[in-house]
Amino acid sequence: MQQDPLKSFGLRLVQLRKSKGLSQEKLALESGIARSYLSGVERGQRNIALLNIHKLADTLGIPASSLLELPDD
Amino acid sequence: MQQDPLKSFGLRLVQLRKSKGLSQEKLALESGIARSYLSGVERGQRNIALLNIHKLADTLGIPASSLLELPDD
DNA sequence: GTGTGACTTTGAGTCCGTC
DNA sequence: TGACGGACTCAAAGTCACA
Repeated sequence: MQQDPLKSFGLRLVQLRKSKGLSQEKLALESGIARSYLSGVERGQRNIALLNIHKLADTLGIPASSLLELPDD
Repeated sequence: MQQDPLKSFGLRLVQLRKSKGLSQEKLALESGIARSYLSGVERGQRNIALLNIHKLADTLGIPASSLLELPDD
């Protein structure tokens, strides 16, 4: 049963960001996204659009599709 | 050399939709998205957000991540 | 059955800040 | 280092008529 896609995405993003040893601030800065917005995305409160998904994926050095995969629990 | 993520997503969506034998009209209706909006997405003119990506993926019966993979061209 | 332009409303995304 | 809020701006979302 698929839960909230936004929460799922946020969790996955946190996991990938930490695995690269980045802070929210650094990831936000390097991908050109507002820090407070990124915080909201990671908490599943924001409905991020495709271009920003790609920006984050690029910064993390992974394909965008892998950002949409389900987080490990 | 496919670089525009929106165009890439649109192409991929068209391919998947046709492979399921659906019209834009039917896909739009079943996923609860406006047809003219869907048309814009398929042509890479709309920056679709995560929740709508999931709606389309659900209707197509595929994981959202597979919608973000690159189209075969 | 699809492309497109014009339009309105809602929320995506920014920037300031505090805890 | 990250959660969270207020106050903004502009684009995503959605609708329509017509090609």
